[in-house]
Amino acid sequence: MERQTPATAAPQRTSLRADARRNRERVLDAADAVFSEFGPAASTEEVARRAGVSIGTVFRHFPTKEALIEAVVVGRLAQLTTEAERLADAVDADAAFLAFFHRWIELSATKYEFAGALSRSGTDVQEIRDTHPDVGRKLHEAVGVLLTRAQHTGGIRRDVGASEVIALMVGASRAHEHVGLDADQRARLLSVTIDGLRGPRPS
Amino acid sequence: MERQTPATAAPQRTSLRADARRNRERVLDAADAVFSEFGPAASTEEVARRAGVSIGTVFRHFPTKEALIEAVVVGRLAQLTTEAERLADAVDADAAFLAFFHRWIELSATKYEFAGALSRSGTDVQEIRDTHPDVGRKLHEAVGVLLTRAQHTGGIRRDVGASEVIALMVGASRAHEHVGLDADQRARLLSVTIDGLRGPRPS
DNA sequence: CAATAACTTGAGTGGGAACTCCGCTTAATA
DNA sequence: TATTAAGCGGAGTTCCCACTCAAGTTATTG
Repeated sequence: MERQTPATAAPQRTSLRADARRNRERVLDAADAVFSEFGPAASTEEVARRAGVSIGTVFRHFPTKEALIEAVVVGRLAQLTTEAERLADAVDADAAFLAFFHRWIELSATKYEFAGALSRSGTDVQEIRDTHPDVGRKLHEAVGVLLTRAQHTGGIRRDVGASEVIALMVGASRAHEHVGLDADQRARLLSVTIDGLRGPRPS
Repeated sequence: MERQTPATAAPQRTSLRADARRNRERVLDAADAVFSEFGPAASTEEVARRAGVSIGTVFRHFPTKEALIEAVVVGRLAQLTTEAERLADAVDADAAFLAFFHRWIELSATKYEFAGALSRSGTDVQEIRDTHPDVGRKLHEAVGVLLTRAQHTGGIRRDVGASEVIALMVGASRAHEHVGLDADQRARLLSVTIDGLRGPRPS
């Protein structure tokens, strides 16, 4: 349905010129780095500078700043989805689930907290749901697979679903980023959440 | 050392005129509401409008927007501290700890997520530590008391400190605010974290 | 190599928001 | 009530930043 509009549109330009593709990638990388460092309030100029292109080029590839932020977020979600899918058929389901949890924290920490911050200040997470319905759904599904398998082996409590697990991961990364914690404390935070996911201790 | 600078400064104006005090309060309330609703990117004009004063008045009381945000944050932290102190000598230490946890989520949810968002976009949490060292310390202490008592009665695991608990609460509120969760799911999130705080289930 | 469409550049535009300033108003005090 | 300094209003100033556009450059294709 979105594939093409044959009657009106030109023969579906899907391939960019070589330099354009390269630049697009550079901009995306730079945006990721800049927004991670300074938050989504960082200026588009700064992104352009870091990418080594002019501001005009940034806007050629991403028509608005919002679109740029969105692209970065979508990229991250896709990356997490890939990780989850890669772990889907691991032998040890419990270990796979844990590994994914850790990976999430890693990818989020210091690099991606701005995904939360972008609810305000411009883009809204909701919009991504609208414009890229697949991305969220696929992540949800991939996490669902990991979760179900881990629940099946008895490692993880059965009363939580993928939505809750994702929310917990978001929360755990937020906690993890909390200022003034040392490595030991961070490790303890993680184990609290994970112990919780294993279920309550019998009284 | 920060108390005053007697030689140079005027005789320490601590009492405002009645109307001024009233306006200051109104601005603070309005700022709390506005920033909670739209995030810290909301304009100072909007705060003034909501408070029913002119923009000049806002800046008279808070010399920069940053100072205004900071004041709101400090107010919230103080409120949480008060709650914690109020619960400090409850009969049931375990229940008191839980109550505080819930209260934190309540106060944070939908009203205070911007406290996280303000790491970027202007103010930094770290600055509050510098300008209001007491606020953070007192909260930390008050939580410490609740925690220690709850650990003593055996309700809460002993390997976590106040810092970790605060980080977990921050994370839990973040998770709680995650879009698209219903009441049941939110409740389950909470119980995961709390079960985790009670300790791992014996294998 | 020529032709051309795609791409890049960067100075410029417009708008929005933080902050200022000064004339007017009002609470406090005697 | 008169005096006065504290406080208030709000138009104006300044700066920043998202976004545009026309002129120049470059990949592509035959």
